[in-house]
Amino acid sequence: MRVLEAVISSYLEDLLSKKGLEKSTWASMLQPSREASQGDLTLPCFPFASTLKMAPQAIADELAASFPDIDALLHVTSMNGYLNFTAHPEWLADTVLSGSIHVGNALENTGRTGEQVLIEHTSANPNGPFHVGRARNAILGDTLVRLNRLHGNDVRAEYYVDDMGKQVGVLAWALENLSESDVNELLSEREPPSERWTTKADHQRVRWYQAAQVLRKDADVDRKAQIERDIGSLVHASEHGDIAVLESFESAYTPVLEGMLATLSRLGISYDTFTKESRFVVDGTVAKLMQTLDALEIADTADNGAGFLDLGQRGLKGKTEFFYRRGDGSSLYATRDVAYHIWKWGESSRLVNVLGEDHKLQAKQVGLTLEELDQQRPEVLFYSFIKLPEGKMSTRQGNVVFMDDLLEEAHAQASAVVRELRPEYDDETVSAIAEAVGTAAVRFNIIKVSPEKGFTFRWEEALAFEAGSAPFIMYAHTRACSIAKRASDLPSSPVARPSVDTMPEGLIELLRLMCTHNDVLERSVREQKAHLFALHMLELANAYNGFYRDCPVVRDGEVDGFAFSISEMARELLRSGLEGLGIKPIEAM
RNA sequence: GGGCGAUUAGGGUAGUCUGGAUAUCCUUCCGGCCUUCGGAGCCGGAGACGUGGGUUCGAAUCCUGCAUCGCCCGCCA
Repeated sequence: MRVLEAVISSYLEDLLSKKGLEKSTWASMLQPSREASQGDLTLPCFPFASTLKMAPQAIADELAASFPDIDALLHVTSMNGYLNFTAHPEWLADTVLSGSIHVGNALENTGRTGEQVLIEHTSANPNGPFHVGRARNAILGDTLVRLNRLHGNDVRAEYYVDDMGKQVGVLAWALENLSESDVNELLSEREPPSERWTTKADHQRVRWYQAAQVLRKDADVDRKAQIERDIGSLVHASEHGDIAVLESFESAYTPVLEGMLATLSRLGISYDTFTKESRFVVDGTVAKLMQTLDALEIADTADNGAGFLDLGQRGLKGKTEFFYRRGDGSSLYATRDVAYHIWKWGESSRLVNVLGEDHKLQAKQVGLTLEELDQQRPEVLFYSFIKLPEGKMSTRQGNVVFMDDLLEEAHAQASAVVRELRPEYDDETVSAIAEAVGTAAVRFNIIKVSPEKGFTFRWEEALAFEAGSAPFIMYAHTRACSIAKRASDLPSSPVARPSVDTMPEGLIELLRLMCTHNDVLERSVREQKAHLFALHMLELANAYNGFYRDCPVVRDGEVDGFAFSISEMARELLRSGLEGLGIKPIEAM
């Protein structure tokens, strides 16, 4: 609770400096209490014992007894060697009412902090629809974008389009050389695609890609060799910046990318800028970069002329050779990534990338190379893959859950719940609510766990609408909205902050949580841990429910001015916080 | 084989970077609460730090052995 810390730290500094303890020695030890029942802030006194030659408990006792009586504190106590500070509920209420809690805006850059950040996320190869595993990247990245905006940073969300190289080359080759009946024949042993997505290009065109992969693996030797030559020459041309080939690639992947973006748009995910990988080949920066790399001390050349850096000299363990140029002189994906990052540093003072754990080595290589070029390395948020109960999610084995299917199912199940709970709603209303609830549940299920944790996708968890889920938070928000609507037509008493002895527990708990709201957001942004904020939002919703129970806003046709002010503040925090998580804060559900 | 990460109640998860009290929250199970603003709710109870060492006044947290799981180790992207 920073607001409280700001008030008490000067008093604490006075007291401790008299004992010869400098602030630098204890400042980081003053922390939010682990035992909420003991207080809001805690200073463990154990480390002082040896310098003061006193027992920790005695030190805590003495500090507690001599701490001045100030408005912000209800009491200062000592327990088991800890000095505990409990915020005064009246002070908490005054803090909230005075507007000290920053609500924020997750939807646009406000420039509040003056800091800028470029977040690159998703950047999936445009060769087929999103499955749930790939979508984790987009959901984590978009949430990070939103939370940075909510905090007040100027954010740019960037999609790096992989518009060259083998994957897109295979897609382009297949679209050019395979007929629809070829594709159907090649994929005849697979499950047919869902009828639902016959007009969605990502679901359609991926079949050409898959069919080509089947051919590349199972065709007869001569045919395979011919295909590899054809695709190889396309890829080679693209890597040398052949405009005609790049344009054919673009017309192959663009409808696929549009289909993928349509899926993400349903989840509220969008981008500010798209940068194509080919750009750095076409404008010559990759060629220049390779020359620069050639001149580095740690650069070396293989027998066939390929260029690599020996990153072992810079502390990389395991495989230390990092190839940046093929024997034929063309660049590699990672080379272009280095060029891309140098460009990005010209665009923003802070860079964040969201990457799957399979990119760890690659990111390390790119980072070390950037440092070798006197550039900074970007911050990287890695996430583990999502598994299915049957095992790894794999397009080849056919065990994938497409995001489009998950969202349809979420919508259907949410509709069923809404219909049962609110039989009076018409179809259109039900559908709108179900869409908001369903997509929110899917997003939240992914956001609420720590990114490095590999987790197993389970339908019943992704579609949970109860406590611990997004709809739980949404529901608290609709309650607050409902109260606001009702209160707007009624006479109100003036805002009179009650004294502590008439404050119910549910009110105090809500005030406490509101006073930590900005702290959690700040930490969540700084450490790139969206799940911390997500879990805080659950607590805030829970606290609002407690307030709702203990503290009626409307009683006997009259609005309690104070309770309504608190309710409104909570409503604002719930609304902006939901937007920060990418959840639509609907007003009724 | 090497590198990196993970392991917390029946299931899932926070806390680990920066050591500190009675280990968070959800689910599950058990018991309560609808004549007060929307019960997708609220209150109470049961149940966990993989394992062996080490460091420390103090270890879920730091070091280390082992076990299990995941990812990577291509002149692919």
